[in-house]
Amino acid sequence: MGKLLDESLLAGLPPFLGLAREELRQILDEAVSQRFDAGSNVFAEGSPAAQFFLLLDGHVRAQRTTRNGDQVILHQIPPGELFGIARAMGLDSYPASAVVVAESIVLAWPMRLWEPFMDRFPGFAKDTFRTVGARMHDKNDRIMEIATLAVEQRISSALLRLVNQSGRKTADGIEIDFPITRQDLSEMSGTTLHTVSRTLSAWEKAGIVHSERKRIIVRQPHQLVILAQPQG
DNA sequence: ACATTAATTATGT
DNA sequence: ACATAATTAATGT
Repeated sequence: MGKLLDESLLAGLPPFLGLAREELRQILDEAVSQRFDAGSNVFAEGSPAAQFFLLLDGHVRAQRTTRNGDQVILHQIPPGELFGIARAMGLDSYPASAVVVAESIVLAWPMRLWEPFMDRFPGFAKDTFRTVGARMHDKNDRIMEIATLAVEQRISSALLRLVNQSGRKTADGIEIDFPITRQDLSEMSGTTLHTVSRTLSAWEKAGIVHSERKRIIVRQPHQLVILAQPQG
């Protein structure tokens, strides 16, 4: 696809920090950039992991389908992150689908370059470990939450995670900067969209959040932190 | 304490 | 007008 990519695209991104201009050039020459519409898939669960990706702009999430057709959102992928890095976990097919939430621009590399990249670019390897480590830590937290916390606490925890990952400061609070539905939040916190709807309505009345269709603004993050505590 | 079902209303193309 | 999203109340486990 579109080939004329500038080195500055990568220069500021964690996986490529500290690389020389010439190295960035080499990396970019191997990449193809692609645009995805909201609602499309970058790749599907179970398909051969032929490429790995970097999200330049937009928003993608990793999700999996249970046998009864329910979706579970595993994690969110904000711009600047690597994804589809199945090889980093010793897999040769993708363990989850990458669903495009907001129109996105990605860079894609053939997976055969994975080992060479790890060998040749220490910063790339380091950031991969950091990314995998962060996701692992995140999953540990979530397992604890699902095992021990009540629904309101799980919903507030999920929302707080989004605030930290993808929060954008606005006049009246911190907005989640990609489209998010009640259904989405329920799939992240292991509950139903109805419970999420009721909970958000209560929080709205309390002035903690403000929400419209597919938008959530957190006005009092601190109150959410309190609600995420086991005591209440 | 929370899910499910169902009916109703709002919102975006 | 039509589909998707959100709310709300009632009922079920």
